[in-house]
Amino acid sequence: MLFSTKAEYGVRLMVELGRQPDGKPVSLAVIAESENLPLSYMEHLVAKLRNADLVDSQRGAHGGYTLARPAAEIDMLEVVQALEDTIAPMECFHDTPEGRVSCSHQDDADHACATKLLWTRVQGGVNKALSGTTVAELVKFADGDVRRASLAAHS
Amino acid sequence: MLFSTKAEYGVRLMVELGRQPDGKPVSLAVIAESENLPLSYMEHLVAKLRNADLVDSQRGAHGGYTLARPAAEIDMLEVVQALEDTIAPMECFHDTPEGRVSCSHQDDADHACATKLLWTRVQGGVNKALSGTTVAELVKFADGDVRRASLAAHS
DNA sequence: GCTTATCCGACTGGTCAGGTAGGATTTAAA
DNA sequence: TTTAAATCCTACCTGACCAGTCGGATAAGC
Repeated sequence: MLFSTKAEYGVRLMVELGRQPDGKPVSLAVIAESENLPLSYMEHLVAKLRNADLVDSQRGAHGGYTLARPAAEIDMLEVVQALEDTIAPMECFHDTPEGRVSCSHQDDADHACATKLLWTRVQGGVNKALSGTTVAELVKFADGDVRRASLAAHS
Repeated sequence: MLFSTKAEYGVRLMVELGRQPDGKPVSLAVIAESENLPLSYMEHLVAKLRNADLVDSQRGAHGGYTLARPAAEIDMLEVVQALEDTIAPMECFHDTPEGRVSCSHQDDADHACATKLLWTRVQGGVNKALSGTTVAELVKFADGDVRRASLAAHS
């Protein structure tokens, strides 16, 4: 399994928030019921999203959560990264300050870390897919507008 | 972490076998030492590769393992799939007999499984990266021929 | 002050990754 | 024919982490 249900639940949460037309906050309880997910568990996940500045929270009665930015400006790379703590394809991969990935494996005397090329490509593919998908797009998809069209046209 | 070290170790194993010019079998002990990996653990991994018909084995003294096919005809999708039991991005994804992926999540009355589009794209990216890389290519990379060029040209 | 909600930390049960151990079996070579 | 080198096989262990629960503290609206 590439990702855990943390990503699954969290993405669904973001989409639910994105479906809210006005800026009114939505309570976790409402989302948990409509998506049929455990409320107590969602609290942990939404905390991660809040720490990553992806959602805003309003406490107290009639409180809840809202997207911190317009749905079209939040891509799934941010979301998934906030939920799963790391999405590097392999342990020896770490993000550098400049945003590039690299393999910390030493060059074994006579030849290089053979898997570096492979994991670089995989990570590239994943990042492209994640960063190329926004909350807004998933909302439209969920509402049925683009449904079959988008699926068929997935490159 | 997208993949576990099973994939990492297994891929390195395949590359080591691919580096062998003639058809002579290589013992696990040799590979384990040259890659500095635990022998007993590798035995489990190579068993999976053998079950998937990716390597052949020869028992007894001077035995060992060989690639079951030419290195250029083994792609990483097969290898990783054999090692990790499933590489679906999410639990609700399963391979159909026709090779397509689908999400077993029910359409929740008013709207579809919102994450389906996302995971489909992610899986597409991963599959493309894996199936587009062969053992032969990694061998060449490891030996330093294409090194910096291939990394820079990763699409 | 009651209700509604977010927040926070601790705890749990299960699964799996990562690795070890011991032995059985096969084969080539001495 | 013994011996050594190798694959093969099964069982076991340990720690981490996922998924989820629980109890309570805090904050805001009515």
